[in-house]
Amino acid sequence: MTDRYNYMASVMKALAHPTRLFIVEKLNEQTCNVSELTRMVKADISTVSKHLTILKQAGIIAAEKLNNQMIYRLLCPCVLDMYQCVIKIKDTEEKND
Amino acid sequence: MTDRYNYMASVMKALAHPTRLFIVEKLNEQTCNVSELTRMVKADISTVSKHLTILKQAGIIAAEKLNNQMIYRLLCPCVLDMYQCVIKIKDTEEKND
DNA sequence: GACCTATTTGGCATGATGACCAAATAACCA
DNA sequence: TGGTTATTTGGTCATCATGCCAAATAGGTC
Repeated sequence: MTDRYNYMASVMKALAHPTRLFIVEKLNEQTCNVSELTRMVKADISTVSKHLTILKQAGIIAAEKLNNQMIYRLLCPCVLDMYQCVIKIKDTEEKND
Repeated sequence: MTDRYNYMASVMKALAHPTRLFIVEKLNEQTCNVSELTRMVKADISTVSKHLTILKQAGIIAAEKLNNQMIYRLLCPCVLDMYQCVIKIKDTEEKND
């Protein structure tokens, strides 16, 4: 019972960061290595690497080694549906302002 | 651009707590007042009240005063779809173990 | 082996969260 | 008004999250 909510919260927490949401959306378009993502999000590469670790541990993305690079890809595109719901929440809010 | 991800992250963060996930699921079944939810989640009522404030500020739930009680209700049932996606992630993980 | 590129890990400072208790506020009733 | 119930707010403290730098690791090339 509680385990189920703990697990779900851990996945949501992994998504609850602007940089990580950006990464997920990007990986839905194409696989990327760490350097590419670092260039896009404009943060230290070690920071980006840690964000990727968090997403990987949550089971949202996966990594595969290609020579000396790590290629990351999105495992569960369904998380993008969450984005749609959040937009819906935003719309509802604005109507109530 | 960044604003969009900041906003989305703030909503996800509101959901990223086991107690708050429980509350959302409960409010999908029925409206509740604070005391009822407190009994169910077995935490201090002030803690539950703060969780409700966080969900309300995120636009996920709404409150309405009835006499000396606050009745909370779910605004966006679509967040429940997120639960389904998280379950899907869990299934995918278990297959890879 | 030395060197270069790509990535991860450790450490640390700083800020955000979350839980409880106590006190404040609000509405109702006697 | 005084008392009761329902809820929120403020304070404190421990814990967790985030960002950067520096150092370590891994693979490729010369």
